[in-house]
Amino acid sequence: MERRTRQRSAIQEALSSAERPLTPAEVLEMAQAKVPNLGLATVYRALRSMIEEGSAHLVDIPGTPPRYESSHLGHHHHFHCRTCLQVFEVDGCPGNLARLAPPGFVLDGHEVVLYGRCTRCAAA
Amino acid sequence: MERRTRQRSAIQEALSSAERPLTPAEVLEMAQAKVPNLGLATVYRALRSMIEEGSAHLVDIPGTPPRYESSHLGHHHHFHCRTCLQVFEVDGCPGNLARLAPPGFVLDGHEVVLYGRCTRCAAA
DNA sequence: GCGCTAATGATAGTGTATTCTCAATAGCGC
DNA sequence: GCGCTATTGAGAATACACTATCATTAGCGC
Repeated sequence: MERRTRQRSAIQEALSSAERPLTPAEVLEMAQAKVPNLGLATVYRALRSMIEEGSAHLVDIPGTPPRYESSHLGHHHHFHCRTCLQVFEVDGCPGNLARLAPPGFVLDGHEVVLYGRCTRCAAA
Repeated sequence: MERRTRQRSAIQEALSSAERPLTPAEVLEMAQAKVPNLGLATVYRALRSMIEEGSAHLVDIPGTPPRYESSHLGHHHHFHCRTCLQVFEVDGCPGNLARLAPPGFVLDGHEVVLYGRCTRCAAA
């Protein structure tokens, strides 16, 4: 059966305490505050099982490294800053996307990515 | 200066005659109808210069291989069939996305990807 | 047609993300 | 505490997309 380990707890906590999607390297760095010699492979293993059980999911924006985020946040989208290259959460959803699907196509999900500059970079 | 070659013409024609984004391997296969021993490196070289000059662009949907499409189609989005894994064009655009961006963020572009099943797979 | 040189084809190489390997470690039921 | 075995850590290995290399081919201006 599956065991509860310090490593896995540290990884889950890192993800769920972050307010944005994290790269595996960022997860590793944050979780190492709790478990100093945590390995990257363990991060990947934990992320994989979290995705399988639905408690995390992948956020992959072209041109950026893959990031992972906790599923405890509801349905939302992302904003990619072209200047600092970070990814931010965006609450809300355009809605009514079914009308865009071609006739006969069955829609069961969607992703929206906004591009531009975040507050900090827009001000600079 | 840049020369007009049979290879490049075949690649450009393959892309612009397709009604959906193509992977480099698909471009290779289609263009080989015209230039039998075309190489993959040439496809990548042609795609790169087409992107630089703005006549093609990348369509990268997470979980699928990168695809390329001709820019002669206007602004539009994509539909990814979860069954046959192909990518289709979607005319139209949700619009009014600026209201989703957090305050202070400057929006200058967006991508929308719809997921579901295409007509053929929905019927099967 | 000639010559210059950009473009090509085949394949090796690169970069990045992720998984595998395997000996050592450590949950958890008893 | 004991033992079983899932999990871990470190680095090697893999997968994939793409680029570099280099000898050969072939546009294009004259």
